[in-house]
Amino acid sequence: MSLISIVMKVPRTQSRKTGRPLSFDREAALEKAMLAFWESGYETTSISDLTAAMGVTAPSIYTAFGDKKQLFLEAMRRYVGDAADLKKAFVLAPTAKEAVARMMEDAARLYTGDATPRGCLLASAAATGSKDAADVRDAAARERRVIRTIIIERIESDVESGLLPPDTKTSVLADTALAITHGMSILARDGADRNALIAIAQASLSGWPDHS
Amino acid sequence: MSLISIVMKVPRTQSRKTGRPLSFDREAALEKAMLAFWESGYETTSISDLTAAMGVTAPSIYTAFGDKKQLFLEAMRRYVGDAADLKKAFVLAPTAKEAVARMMEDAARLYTGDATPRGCLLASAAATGSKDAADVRDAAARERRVIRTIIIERIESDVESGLLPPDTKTSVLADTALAITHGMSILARDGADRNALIAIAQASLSGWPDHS
DNA sequence: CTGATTTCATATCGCTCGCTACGAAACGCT
DNA sequence: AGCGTTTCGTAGCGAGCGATATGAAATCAG
Repeated sequence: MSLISIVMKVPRTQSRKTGRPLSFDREAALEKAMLAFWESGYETTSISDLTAAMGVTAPSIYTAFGDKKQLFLEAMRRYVGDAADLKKAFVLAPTAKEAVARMMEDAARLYTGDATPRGCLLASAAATGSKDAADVRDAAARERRVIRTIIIERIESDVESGLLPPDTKTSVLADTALAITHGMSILARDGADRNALIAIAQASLSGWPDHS
Repeated sequence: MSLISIVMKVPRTQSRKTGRPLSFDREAALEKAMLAFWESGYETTSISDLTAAMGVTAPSIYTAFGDKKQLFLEAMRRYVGDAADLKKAFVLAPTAKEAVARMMEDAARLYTGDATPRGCLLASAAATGSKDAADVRDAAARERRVIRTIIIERIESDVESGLLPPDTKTSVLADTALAITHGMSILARDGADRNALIAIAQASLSGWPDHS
């Protein structure tokens, strides 16, 4: 047993050799937790809410995931997925504009899915909160920043390759795309339908220098 | 004494004739409460946080404002101001586009003020939460909808007067402006500076049909 | 089998939450 | 002054919070 697992309480990620096995599907329970946080936010989703949603008792949550904060962070990571995948999609797209368009349309669909809460977990679940949860908000902000960096880098790439004019304001373009995407989350929560969000996404792209 | 004030507990808005007077400035305390909610959100700002911020004991808050929910609603109304004022600004502006530009730039300044929390109270303080607070979220959504209606009506007015082409997608234009404005709130919380937000606002307007 | 290990379900823990009972104090009115 | 009314500060209510102590049960190693 490693030192860190003696000093700190670290939830077990990979199955160990001995001991009674988990009686529930850890991945399925995490999925349910993610949906609960997505619906109601980090601080405003109680352990009681989570036990009900996950179908797992409180002590089982704590043995499997550590504490509420670690559970949320893991749920958030599950929500955003692998950053490398997003990076890859942006690199493989023919142009930065098309990559952003695709991202926004995916967001529009995600925010209005029938089987999931409306809006964006990353934008709403830790948008605000008490001082005790400042580190969780920072973690969410960090994830948003990763996305921003991926967008900016693809735009810069297009500028360097001549697909976009040299005087392109890369950060303005990226931040506008981010603002639209985050704004769509609130509009989705307010009842905007999928087509309305897609129309917004397309309209917001008309300000891009076009090279088609 | 009216019937409603016997049945329900209604906070006194105007000073009554008899009894011990309030020992604190109600407006100043409301302002402090607004800032606290703006900073930390509705459910995630505790009564204890509010007493500290307002400099008023809990019983005094309850006698002056009713309960936490009514205090928040009053703080939110103070934040958004009179809808008639916004309506007036939109009507008096030379064009819908200029009205929206002005609104966005005001938002950019408001979201990055030194004396106030970052971002937008209306967009973040009740963006998510538990089921118990659903009515508060609905109230915030209602305020956002009022703003949306004002924007749409001014755009429609410009279409009717010929300032905008007859095939203008009024709701798309309005929703895009709203998405940008709400998105700026999150970007402001993530540290975007005022000039960045203004640049986003201006960039988002390039998609408008121009009539200058 | 025995022993070591880990999760199980039950029953809480200490704490903070939103909120209020209570009696004293501060006003206007007569 | 005396009365009615309202707010004051103190103290604490019941409820729910996040998290855990406890011992039984379930696995594996030998």
